Amino acid sequence: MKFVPRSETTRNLIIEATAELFNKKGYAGTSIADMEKATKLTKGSIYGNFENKEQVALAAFDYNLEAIRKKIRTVVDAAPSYKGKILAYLDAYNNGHVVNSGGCPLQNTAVEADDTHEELRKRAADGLLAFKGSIVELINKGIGAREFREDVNAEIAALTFVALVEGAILISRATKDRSALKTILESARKNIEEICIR
Amino acid sequence: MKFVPRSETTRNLIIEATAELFNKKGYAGTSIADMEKATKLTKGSIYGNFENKEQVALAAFDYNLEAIRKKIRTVVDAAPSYKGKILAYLDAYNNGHVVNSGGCPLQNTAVEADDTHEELRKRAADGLLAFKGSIVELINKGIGAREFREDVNAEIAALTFVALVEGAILISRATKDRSALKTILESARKNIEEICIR
DNA sequence: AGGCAAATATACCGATTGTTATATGCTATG
DNA sequence: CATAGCATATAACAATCGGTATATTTGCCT
Repeated sequence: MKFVPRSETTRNLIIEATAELFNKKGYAGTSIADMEKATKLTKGSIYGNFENKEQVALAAFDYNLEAIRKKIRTVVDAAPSYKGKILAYLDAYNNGHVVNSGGCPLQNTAVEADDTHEELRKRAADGLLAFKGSIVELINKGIGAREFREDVNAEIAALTFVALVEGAILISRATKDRSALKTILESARKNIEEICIR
Repeated sequence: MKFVPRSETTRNLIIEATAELFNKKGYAGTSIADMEKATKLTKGSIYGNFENKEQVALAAFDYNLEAIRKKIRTVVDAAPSYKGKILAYLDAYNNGHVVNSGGCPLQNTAVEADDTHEELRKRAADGLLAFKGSIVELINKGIGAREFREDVNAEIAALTFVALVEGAILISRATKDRSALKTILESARKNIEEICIR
């Protein structure tokens, strides 16, 4: 029996209303009843627009990821230098939205799904690799523009950068201590300073 | 109605048999039925030895954490210098057991519980802070022993260290790529080298 | 206004959830 | 060998799970 979604606007409403829910409580921790409350719709309507809970969770993940990317894109695009663009990532994560609305969806999804849900795991992995890839690209462009030293290993620097950002979010959210976030992101900033020329 | 556990050995059996389960599938993702399979016991027996599922999860977390600590302690104790003791942490995490048996319980528990289960969240937070504290202590002792430079900020260095380790586990588990773990832990090693004298 | 299509709500399904009450089995002591 | 005590298994519980079939409402076109 083939499924065909009904209303595109309702689909989006469901995604937007459940995105934070899935990010906070996870896939296993979120029930259809939770989704009914969040959307103020009923099962009938939800199942008229999504094949099942899994499809909502996947869409919610994509939505959460795209929301962060959009926030990052604006500050990154505004930065004039490649170094500035990389540091803009830190501002984006430091500005609190991610840490307040349930944490980084890449992290949350990766941790829950790595042993339980292959498709979600893969999406989180792809998101993390894309994160790393974008930093690699900025470093390489920065090397070309003589902002960064030529001997910099972009892959290593980018991986370290991503690990620091994700580790910072983990610690600050677990301890509910924003200062840990600030400290670690500052450490990431110094790492970038150190690959700069002059 | 007061609960009194029956058999101490069965309690331990339940903890040991479910510890990996909780670490992999999380609190919400692990059912009593799962626990029956893992322990080869029945509900009746499990509930005769634990007040409820939550108490098993808490005990399992403690068990998982202690298991890692024990592994770390042996390699740390064997290291002759303070620098060596810190680097021993990296060996412990690099040696694969953590990354194979479901990931770091501090990370898994922190991410799942930060918005859903205050007691588990607190235990994970305490564990992370203890991790950081042990590194702080080693750095400070190392400073006293003239292994590390006097101007090193132990708090910052330790936070960065923990973030790198946790970030490394996150990325390598999500991508199923052990080389990412190696790369990032090597980066953490260099950080330690750089605070060394000479 | 009438009717049609589309979307939501209601009602129900079997299965599974966590938990409890009761029954069975084992072991050691008399 | 009986029995008491303890630990396990069995069986049942209401509640909730994800999902579906059906009814009801909504909005648009004539």
